[in-house]
Amino acid sequence: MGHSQADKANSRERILKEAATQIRAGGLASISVGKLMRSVNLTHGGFYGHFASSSELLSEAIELALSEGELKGAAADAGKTRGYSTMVRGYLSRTHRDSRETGCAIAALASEVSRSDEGTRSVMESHVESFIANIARTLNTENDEDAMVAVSAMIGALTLSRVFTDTKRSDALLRVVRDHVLALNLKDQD
Amino acid sequence: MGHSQADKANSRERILKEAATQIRAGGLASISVGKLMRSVNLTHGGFYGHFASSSELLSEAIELALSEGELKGAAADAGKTRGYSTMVRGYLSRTHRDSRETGCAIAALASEVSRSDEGTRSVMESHVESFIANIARTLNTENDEDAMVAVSAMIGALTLSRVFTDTKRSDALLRVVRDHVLALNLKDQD
DNA sequence: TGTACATCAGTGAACGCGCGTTCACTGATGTAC
DNA sequence: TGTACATCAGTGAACGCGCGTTCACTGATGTAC
Repeated sequence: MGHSQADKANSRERILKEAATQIRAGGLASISVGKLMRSVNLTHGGFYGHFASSSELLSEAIELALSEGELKGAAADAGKTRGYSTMVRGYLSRTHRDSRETGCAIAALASEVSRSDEGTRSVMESHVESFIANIARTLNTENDEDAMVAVSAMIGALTLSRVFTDTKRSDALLRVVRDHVLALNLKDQD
Repeated sequence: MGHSQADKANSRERILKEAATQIRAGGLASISVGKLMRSVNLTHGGFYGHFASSSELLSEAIELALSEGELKGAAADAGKTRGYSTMVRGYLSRTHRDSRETGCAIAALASEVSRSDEGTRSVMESHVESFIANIARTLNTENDEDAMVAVSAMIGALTLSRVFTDTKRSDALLRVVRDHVLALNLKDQD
């Protein structure tokens, strides 16, 4: 809430990070300029010093939400690629299911983005391709077909697991799909 | 637009069907009472003669959207169950991808419903279970594990295929996942 | 069968509300001298 | 180093708009006689 240039950059970043969190938790339609600014302890008028419009923010927030997920999913530290099993187990975990606000933005936003303009879809598309490529790399296969299957099944299972009200059944879905997806690896290399 | 009792029942049905179509095409947030009534050639005031509130309509429309999809996916005629291959090929087809407004409501609405109240989630949950059970039946397996995998992969792949702007890549995703899901059947019976 | 009347499906003006956006402002920042 | 001033981050009142919802109404329906 200060008035220096550094404060401004900091404010912009806080707004953007909060927006990314909120859309992961509540979807694109859950964002409102007033609520968003209040949640970072600013007033709505100041918003337009940082972004030209609500939809410009939304674009940037979608990109940030997707990038954050990618960082988490891909190379962890020192450029070392995480193993297939670790990624799949993390993705199809109860923890991931229960923490939308920090979870995979592809799963959270895919259906809404699929109805958006081509620009927005294209942004998500490239992140989906990265996800597939990352999985393909850990699978050490020549083509990315198994990775496409793994990614589809993981996103579908995570989304469905969040619909279930029966926790045991939700857990079971995650477990069953996890085991199937893990088994894709054994086909090619053990 | 008539004034008889039959006209009223007919109006209610038209409103509901149109709402189901609109939420499949544009999501839950795309419904507005005014637009909806206009699209069935009525005025907004008449809406409350049919539904107590917008959210009551939404509940009913979600249920209808899910039921219509189920009818299409399950027993086709004379109680005869459609084959596994037919169902999977239909689900993961370019036609299905390109016709949201008549397509699977689970894929269209899962992420939005996963953020809704328990009642709404429970409604979708039972349709997801039916979908899994139907697939399990056509698979002729003892447990429904392969069906859970098949359903997760199909929903994930359909959703992702609708995000892609690159049509060839989108087609490829559908094809690759379709072949994998079809192969689940060969494991148990050929 | 014909008339008189109650019912009620549908109309459209009006409401309060939250939304995105604008703008005159205030007061801290940071620079010119 | 100290002062005077321009800049500009953030404030909050105000705007028009579409939303869900209400309500007095109109006129076709369908029933009672």
